[in-house]
Amino acid sequence: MADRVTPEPQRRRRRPTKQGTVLSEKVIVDTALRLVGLHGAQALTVRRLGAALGADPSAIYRYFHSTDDLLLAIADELIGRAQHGWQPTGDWRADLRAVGLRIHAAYLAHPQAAILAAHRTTGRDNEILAVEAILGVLRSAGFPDAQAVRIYHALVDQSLAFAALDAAELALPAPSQAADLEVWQSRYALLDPRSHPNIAATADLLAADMRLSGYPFALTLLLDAIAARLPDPDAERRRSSA
Amino acid sequence: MADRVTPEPQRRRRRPTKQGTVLSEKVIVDTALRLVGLHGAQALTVRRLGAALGADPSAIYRYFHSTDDLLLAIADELIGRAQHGWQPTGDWRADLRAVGLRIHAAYLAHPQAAILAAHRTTGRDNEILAVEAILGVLRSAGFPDAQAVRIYHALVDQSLAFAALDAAELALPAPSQAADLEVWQSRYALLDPRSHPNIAATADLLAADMRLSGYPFALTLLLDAIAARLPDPDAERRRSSA
DNA sequence: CTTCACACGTCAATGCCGTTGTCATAAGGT
DNA sequence: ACCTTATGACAACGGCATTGACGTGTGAAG
Repeated sequence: MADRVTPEPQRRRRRPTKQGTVLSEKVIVDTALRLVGLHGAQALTVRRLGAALGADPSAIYRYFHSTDDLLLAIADELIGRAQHGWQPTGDWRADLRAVGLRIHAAYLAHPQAAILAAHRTTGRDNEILAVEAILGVLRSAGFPDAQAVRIYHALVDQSLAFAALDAAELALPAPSQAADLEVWQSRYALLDPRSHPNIAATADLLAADMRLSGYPFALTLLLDAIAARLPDPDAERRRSSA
Repeated sequence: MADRVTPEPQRRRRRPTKQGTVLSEKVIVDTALRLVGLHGAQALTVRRLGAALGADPSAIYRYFHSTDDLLLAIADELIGRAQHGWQPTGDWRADLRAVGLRIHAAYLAHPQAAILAAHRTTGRDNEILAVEAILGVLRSAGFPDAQAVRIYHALVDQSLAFAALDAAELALPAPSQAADLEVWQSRYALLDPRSHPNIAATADLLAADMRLSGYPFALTLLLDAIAARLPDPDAERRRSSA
């Protein structure tokens, strides 16, 4: 937990493992992501990862100080994938929406990994790239620096937070997911409309909405509110007329 | 993971443990919360909890099917505390803000527990009470049911998600927290302003804002956006003029 | 007041887990 | 061809959740 820096020895002599694979940070992170995608977050253990790599578990510690360190590398990889191929268009609203949805989607593409990674601050390259890009969008939209920073936080935090929330749902094992919904529905069905009038009135809607992510809607709300705060009306007018 | 229902045997004969304590669901949940608050989320293990209770670890399984089941009980307890003593005032905007801040605060009062609990859906009493109350506020504010449900989700999800995010930060052990900030600051200081102009320009603000929660601000943005969608303009006019 | 069923605390064992120290070996510069 | 040393393998440690068998004291029934 204390070390956040991957050891960087000479990293020269790649001895293949007994079973032939050649290790590297990249191979390990990729395998970890694959493992997590296939068998769930709880399958990401040093021992299982070693087995999946065809290497002794302890070999991993030549590349990462701890499992926490490995986790940060995974988180950074996800952030990197979210940005891959993205370019700001100059329309700040569309750009921010794209960024938010990309972060959300990249994490949800690996729900199991997202749960582990969304809360973390990696301090690594991909994360810095993302910060730079988003701040760039906000500042060139005309937001003063102080506000740009606040909005940056609101946007990124919300995206990551929703990603984690949705991922936690997606990541539940299928039987348990079904059980979850069933528990809710049976609970709702049994409620006395007199003691719980509001739930009773909206029970159908609640059940239907339960499985959907509130994120795109919440993101829209956030962007609406941000637009209302754009300090320089010219920028907004310029955007919509050009 | 599959069982979400606490076993409810006769629960009649309370034999005191060897060290004199008398077990119950409540005692266990309270002790778990205390334990987590004192020594961090990673200290919540069946063995340690047993020790803190002065009982054999396996005794806990008489009250909860699994640690996951215990976790849901903890989550529901937190939701309950968030609501404790709250009454809607009739001003929907103030009410929703209060609910959001209360959820946030209740979870942050036990950051270590919040990390464990925020993602979960308990299906237990306190959670149902909260759903009923929030829907009540929205529906009597005049939102049509479909919209009330969507807004309910956006609000609660955002509150829980931010709570988890902030809790994850708060929950880091103090030395590691300092290291975290330091890594960021040194990283930022070393960045070339030519390759990262936006970060360079806002470095101070970023560093200062880094430790603050974006939640109150994000909540304000959300409420602004919700207000803009109120279908009945009279309700809004009444609120701001009264 | 005695009896007795059984709720529930305890014990012991199983099979995971992360992590570490030591050793063996092959890669690659010389 | 040699040595250095990066790096993989091995073995061991302590901690983890969970389970099944066991016994003990409680509280109700007679």
